[in-house]
Amino acid sequence: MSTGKRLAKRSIIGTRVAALAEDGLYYSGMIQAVKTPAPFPENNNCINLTPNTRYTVRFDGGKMSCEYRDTELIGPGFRGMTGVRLRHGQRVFLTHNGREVRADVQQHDHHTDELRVQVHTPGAEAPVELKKKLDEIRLLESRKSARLADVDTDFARLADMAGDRRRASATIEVPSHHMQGSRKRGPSSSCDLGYGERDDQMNECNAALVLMSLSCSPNSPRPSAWGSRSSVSPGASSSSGSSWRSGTPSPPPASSSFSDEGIAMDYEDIHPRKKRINSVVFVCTWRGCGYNTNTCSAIEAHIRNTHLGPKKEGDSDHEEEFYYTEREVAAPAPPPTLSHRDMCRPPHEDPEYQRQLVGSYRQGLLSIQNGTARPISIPVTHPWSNTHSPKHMRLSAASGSPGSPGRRPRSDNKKCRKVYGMDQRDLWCTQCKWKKACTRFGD
DNA sequence: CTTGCCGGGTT
DNA sequence: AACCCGGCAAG
Repeated sequence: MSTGKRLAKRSIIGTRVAALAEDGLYYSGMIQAVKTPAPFPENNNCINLTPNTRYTVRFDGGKMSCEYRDTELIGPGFRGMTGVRLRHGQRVFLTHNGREVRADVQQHDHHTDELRVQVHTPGAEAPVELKKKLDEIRLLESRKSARLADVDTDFARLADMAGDRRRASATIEVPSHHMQGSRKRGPSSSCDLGYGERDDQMNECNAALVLMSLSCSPNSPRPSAWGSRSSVSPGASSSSGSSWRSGTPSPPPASSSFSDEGIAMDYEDIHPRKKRINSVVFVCTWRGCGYNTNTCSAIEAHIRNTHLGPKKEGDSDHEEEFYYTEREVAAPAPPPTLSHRDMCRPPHEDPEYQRQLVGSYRQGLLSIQNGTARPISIPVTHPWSNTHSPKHMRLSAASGSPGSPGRRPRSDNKKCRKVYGMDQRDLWCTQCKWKKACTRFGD
């Protein structure tokens, strides 16, 4: 199908990322939904790359999810570690003795980007303290092996902050410490994903979404709203800038492109109205109640008081969030050119470039948002930004007709090599390792 | 020069 | 298969 493209694109949904949580630590999670409030979800190489796109990240080990901007997410396709400031206690992963170990940050010297970390070496009792450079450090597990089935204290904290007492299983350290020679990684089946647990999580994730959308449905007046994009509807419980935009009419089903599976997320992007945000109104979606207000706290208070009743002790589940939606009262925006939808990729690619572009703009937005939003304030202050990169159509010409022999055109996408660098070669997708066409960032 | 990756080799 | 790598071609 898609011309000469070998492998299906992957949706960004499901991508593993790390994001800063309230406690100042990064936690790993998975992108659950993408919302692009700004006009042009994609195709807009850079200028439009809507710094407003929000990614609903569901943190591992809990039902907690928050929204972030791409610039706040760390992971493949998003920003890298550069410039990240890690706090004491941050759970990180690094390659030690040829295998991935987890560690806790003791101290991070922002100038030299050196960190003192305490490594939990499987097999060893006492944690070892190491000095590592920031770029040797990952916030995500590169693979989820049983032995790394980590989730302990840190996640407990996470859970706490979500008001969710759920605690993931205790650590199961593997006693033995076998380094299997050069083969670092399991079967390549998972390499594609890069993260083995993806499927599981996706399922879980979808299930959660279904539940969420169910609980969101009080908003009956617009039955069709959810319709078209069925499956993964917007990431429910979000937070601050939360709420999904499904309230507005959904776009014509599957407009334009639907080339392959990677596209799913693109539609997430489409959902949002093509407007430029001017101001936001929070609308109560409780059946029959049309109450609206322009502050998040007000709407929540309303919901809490009017519909939910007094909060129970220990109930900090932000339940209110399920019952309101945020609507943008927008000023008209220039019509986007939604061509090439099928070629679009997840919005991220050239952090450097984006950084400059969005930098200041973003800051403004951030502050605006912080003003109104409550739940998860994101104390991120990186001068970052990334997202789209100039993306060109690669459709035709290049190497001739589809199916023609000849080399595939070079794609401008990042490749594992670029993203992870030589020193993290074990994070590359199998194909990259073999000097084959990249399957992870491939087009 | 670097980089992506094809084609073909080896294990 | 899984893996490795020479070497071509694009940039």
